Amino acid sequence: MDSRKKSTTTLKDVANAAGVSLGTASKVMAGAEGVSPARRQQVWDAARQLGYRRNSLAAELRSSRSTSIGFVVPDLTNSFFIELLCVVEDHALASGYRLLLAHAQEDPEREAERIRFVLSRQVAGMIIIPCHGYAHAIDELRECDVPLVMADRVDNSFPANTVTTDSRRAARDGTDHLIALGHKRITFIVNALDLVNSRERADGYMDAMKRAGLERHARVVVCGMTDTESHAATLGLLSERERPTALFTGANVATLGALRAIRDAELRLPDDVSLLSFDDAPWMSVLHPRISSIHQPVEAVGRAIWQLLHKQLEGEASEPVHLRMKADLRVRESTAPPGRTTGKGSKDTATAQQNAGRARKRTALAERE
Amino acid sequence: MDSRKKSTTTLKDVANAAGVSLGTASKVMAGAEGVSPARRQQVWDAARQLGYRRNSLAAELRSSRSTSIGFVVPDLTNSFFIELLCVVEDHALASGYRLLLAHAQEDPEREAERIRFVLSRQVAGMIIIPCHGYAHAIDELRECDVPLVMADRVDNSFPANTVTTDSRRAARDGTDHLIALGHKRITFIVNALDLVNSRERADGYMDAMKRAGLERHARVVVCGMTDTESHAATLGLLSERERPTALFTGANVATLGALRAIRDAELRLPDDVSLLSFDDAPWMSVLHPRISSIHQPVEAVGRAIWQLLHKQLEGEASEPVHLRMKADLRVRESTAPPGRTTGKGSKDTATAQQNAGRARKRTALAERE
DNA sequence: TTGAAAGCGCTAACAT
DNA sequence: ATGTTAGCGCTTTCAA
Repeated sequence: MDSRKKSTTTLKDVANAAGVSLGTASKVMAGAEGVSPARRQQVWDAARQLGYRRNSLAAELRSSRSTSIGFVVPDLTNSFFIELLCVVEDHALASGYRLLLAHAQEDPEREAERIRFVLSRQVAGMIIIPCHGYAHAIDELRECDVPLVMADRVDNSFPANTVTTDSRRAARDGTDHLIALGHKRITFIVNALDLVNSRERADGYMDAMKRAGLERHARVVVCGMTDTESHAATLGLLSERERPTALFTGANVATLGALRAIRDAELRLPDDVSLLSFDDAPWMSVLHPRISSIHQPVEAVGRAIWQLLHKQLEGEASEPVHLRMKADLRVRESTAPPGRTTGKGSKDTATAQQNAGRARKRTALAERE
Repeated sequence: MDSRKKSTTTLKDVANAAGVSLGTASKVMAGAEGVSPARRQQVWDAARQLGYRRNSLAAELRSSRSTSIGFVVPDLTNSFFIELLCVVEDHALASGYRLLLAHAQEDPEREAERIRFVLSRQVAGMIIIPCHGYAHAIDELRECDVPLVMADRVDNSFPANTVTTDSRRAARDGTDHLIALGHKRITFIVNALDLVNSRERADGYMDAMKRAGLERHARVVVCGMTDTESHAATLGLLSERERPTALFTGANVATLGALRAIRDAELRLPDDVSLLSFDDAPWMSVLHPRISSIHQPVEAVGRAIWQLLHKQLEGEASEPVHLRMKADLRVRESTAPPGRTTGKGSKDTATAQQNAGRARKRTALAERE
């Protein structure tokens, strides 16, 4: 027998104090019909006085109804996901739901674990932005029938509702912009090609290069999920004899690493090299030069995600819907016609090559420690 | 009576399928002692086969033990909080706890609601970074006795464990740096003075100004919590006849707004005006000029928060502890000696004034729409 | 309108 | 080592 004085006031305590039955007290707290104003007041008073706080775990267990929505996000460092999270949360709160956030940290194992966790908390629905190697994620969801919306890193082949940006088209537009400026050696730096949207971005880039007859200059460099990796990859690129005249980074995080590498190589943007970023961020338009980027329609994506999920929560089952939003190119100052100094063998190139090489060595050394 | 075919497999189903009792099955799932290997296997097999997923709500309800920690954060847009969140989460996961994130969006009402929500989910402990007007927050916590750690926007007068950065000292150091460069008209731009740490930052700034005999030049401008507000405030500052030669922004978000304003005024950093940012961010060291900033020790703060909380979770009650970490000044390129062009009445000043004035009007117009 | 009673899925103390 | 049983705090029939 438990002899500890229990510290939490339960609904039963409130009912006792108010002199009503447990059931009545429950109705009052739930704001349900069929309780006289007098009793209603008694219960409220008692609750306030005892400092009652409902145990929503118990409530949800008993009613098997949940108002939590799991939101599985791969990387909180990426401002696009943060913004999306905020947008979705606003919609969710407005409809009476709360988000249960799960951070996968770009790790598939962790993602699978997070999904299991969220599911074990009996969420009413799930929103998942899968990470690299999402097969795990899908497996976890096989035999579970909670309403689900997957976003961003998915495509129309998913057996679930999806909301995405038209990455292929946006990447094509971006590449066209660079080509129109006169660039030929345009390199696409992408985090991982087994990320559906990254793959699409790479495809869009290839589309444009091919169409412009620049196939032999086309080059896709896979750099990994972190800015450290992107930094290293870009440094490698910049220390080549015939370095690209333009870089097109396939994601937010890659852009940061590339930018660091360009600094390390002591190259000037856009004179020595142009940079276009897939994914925008607030800071990109605030320092020099402002970074040209492809801006995803966060608001629209967030709204669509919630609409799709909400419809399912309301019980409207239907065939999976696939929504695709249009991104827009924001030309700023980091993209310009290729400079004259980038010709093979020019002095500047040699210097940049040296700088980049030195920076690579420094980095390698630092990592070894 | 409920006639729907229930879709979730419960532990009871597993027990039945395995031919063991509910209690035994429970022990197996909890990994407890005292079950023969044979039965253990049977249960695991049955669980796997039926696709059993434990209902952790029920488990926590019954055992009145929770492994969730509430984390109430004021602003997910601020990369400092995001980084802190990641650090804390790593520690928490390593100790077997999960975070339940609650976003207050710099709104005290919402914060209070979020705290109530988190509490109603029966968390084992709480970490709170309060927002502007945190009195609400404190009230919510009055009669609740979950282990609590408050961080960042608190001081030693709080009746709870706290972890903070020594803001006053850091702000003093930063101001000294600007003074040493030769600046006199240094303006401090701060989000809100009823935020304890912001107040401390302002105090540190005043300390340094006074000590240098620059009291008459000292000026603290309160701008509000958003970058939009900071943008407007800075624009105002820059359109003055005798504008400051150096700006010291009191927080991450304020820096972004100030930077935008500096751009709008077509001022060059650091030639026309110096800028020092309290709070660092990854992007600050990647474009031109690199922003000098005060870097808070996120790792240390996060670790300390978890240590304090974990100690309480383990039942070691003690008097509130107040931990204070040291931040470091990172001098980069946005701070330099005041330029010659900033003299009263010079052509450049007049131009900047015009630009800033125009930008203000544009902004005001845009807001009216 | 109100109260009594039967659980939600699980754990833990107690028997066996 | 295993099964039985009494709840955790709440919601929700069902009778009164």
